[in-house]
Amino acid sequence: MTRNSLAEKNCSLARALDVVGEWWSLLLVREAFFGTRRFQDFAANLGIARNILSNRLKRLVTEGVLARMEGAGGAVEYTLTRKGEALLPVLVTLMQWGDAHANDDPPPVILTDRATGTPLPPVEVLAADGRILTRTDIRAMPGPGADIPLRDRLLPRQSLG
Amino acid sequence: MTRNSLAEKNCSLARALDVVGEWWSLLLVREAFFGTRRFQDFAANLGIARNILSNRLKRLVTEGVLARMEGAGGAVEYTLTRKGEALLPVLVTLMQWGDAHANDDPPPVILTDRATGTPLPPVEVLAADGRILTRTDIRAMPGPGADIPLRDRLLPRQSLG
DNA sequence: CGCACATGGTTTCATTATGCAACCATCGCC
DNA sequence: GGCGATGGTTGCATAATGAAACCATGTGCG
Repeated sequence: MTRNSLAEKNCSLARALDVVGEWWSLLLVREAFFGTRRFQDFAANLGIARNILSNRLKRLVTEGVLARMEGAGGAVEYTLTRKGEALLPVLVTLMQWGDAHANDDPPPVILTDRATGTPLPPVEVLAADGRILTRTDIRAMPGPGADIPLRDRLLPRQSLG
Repeated sequence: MTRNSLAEKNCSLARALDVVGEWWSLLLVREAFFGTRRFQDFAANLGIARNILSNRLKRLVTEGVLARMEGAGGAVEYTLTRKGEALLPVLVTLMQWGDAHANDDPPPVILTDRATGTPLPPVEVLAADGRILTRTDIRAMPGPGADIPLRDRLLPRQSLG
C-alpha cells in the first residue's frame, strides 16, 4: 500500500503531517513538552507499544523534532529541538479544540500562564493589526512554490469561504 | 491490533487526534476550508483512494466536523460545521510550521488577510495581556477531569520547561 | 568475578488499515 | 432504454500496528 507519502504533495500541511501526523507522533511531542525524556517514561505514560515507540523516536530524531543525547550514565534522553519547540502553537490549538469540541468531560489538563496563574485564552488567528480572523477573512493565494494544478485551483475562488 | 483508540485516554490532545488525527482527515478538512464540497473533488484534489475517502467522510460526519447535505439534484455536498470551522487555528499553525520547518521549497500556499492583502503573521500562543508565551512560560496543571496517574505526573513539575 | 536488575531496544506473529482496481446503484438526460 | 456523471462498495495484495518474548549493554553490589 505504501501509505501514500504525503511529503511529495505540493502542500505545507501535507509536509507537516508527514513529519508529525503519524500515530503517536504528536503525543510524543506533547510528552516531551511535559518533560518526559526517557524511553521507558514515554512508553509508560502513553501506553504505546515499544517497537512503535522506537520507530517514532527514530523518525522524530531524523526529522529534527527531537534530539537524542546519551547522558553520562548511559542514560538516553530525548529532548525537543528548536524545531520541536516550534510545535507549541499546534499542540495548544489542538488541545483547546479537543477540550471545546471533542471531550464532554471536564478538561484533564489546564494550561496556565506561569506569570499570572490564569488559564491560557484560546489561540486565535490574528491579522497584523490584531483583528481576530475567521474563515471568510482569509484568502488562500498560490505561493511561489505552487504547481500549476494548485494555482489553477486557488485562483478562481480565493476566499476560504 | 485495534489501533489503540486514543479516545479513551485522559487527554484532550488524544481525543482531538482520535477525531482528526487519522491519515487524510486534516487534509480533508483543509480541502473543505478551501471550498471543496464534492466527493469527486476531494478524491481528485488529494489523490486519496475512494474507499478511504468514503470512510473518512463518514467518520468526520458522525463526529460532527463535516455535514453531509443532499442537494436538490441529488448532488451530495460536504461542508464544514461550526465544530469543523473551529479547526482553523489548528490548520493555520500546522501550515505555518510546515512552511517554516518541514519544507525547503518556497511555500505553495500563502494565507493572506483579505482586508489588507498581506500575509498572515505567525499564530502565537498569547497570555491574557498579550505577551507571547513560549514553552517555559506555560504551566500544565491537572484539570478537574484529570485521573490520579495524570495528576501525580503533572503536580511534581508544573512547568512545560 | 558473579549475578541480579534497569534501560533501551529488536524480533516475531496475529490483526488491522491502506491503496488499487473493478464493480454496483442511483439520478438526470436524450 | 441507453449513456454518462456521481457517489459509493467489494476484493485483494501490501504495509503498519500491538503484544509479548527476546536480546544487549551498563551498573550496583557482595
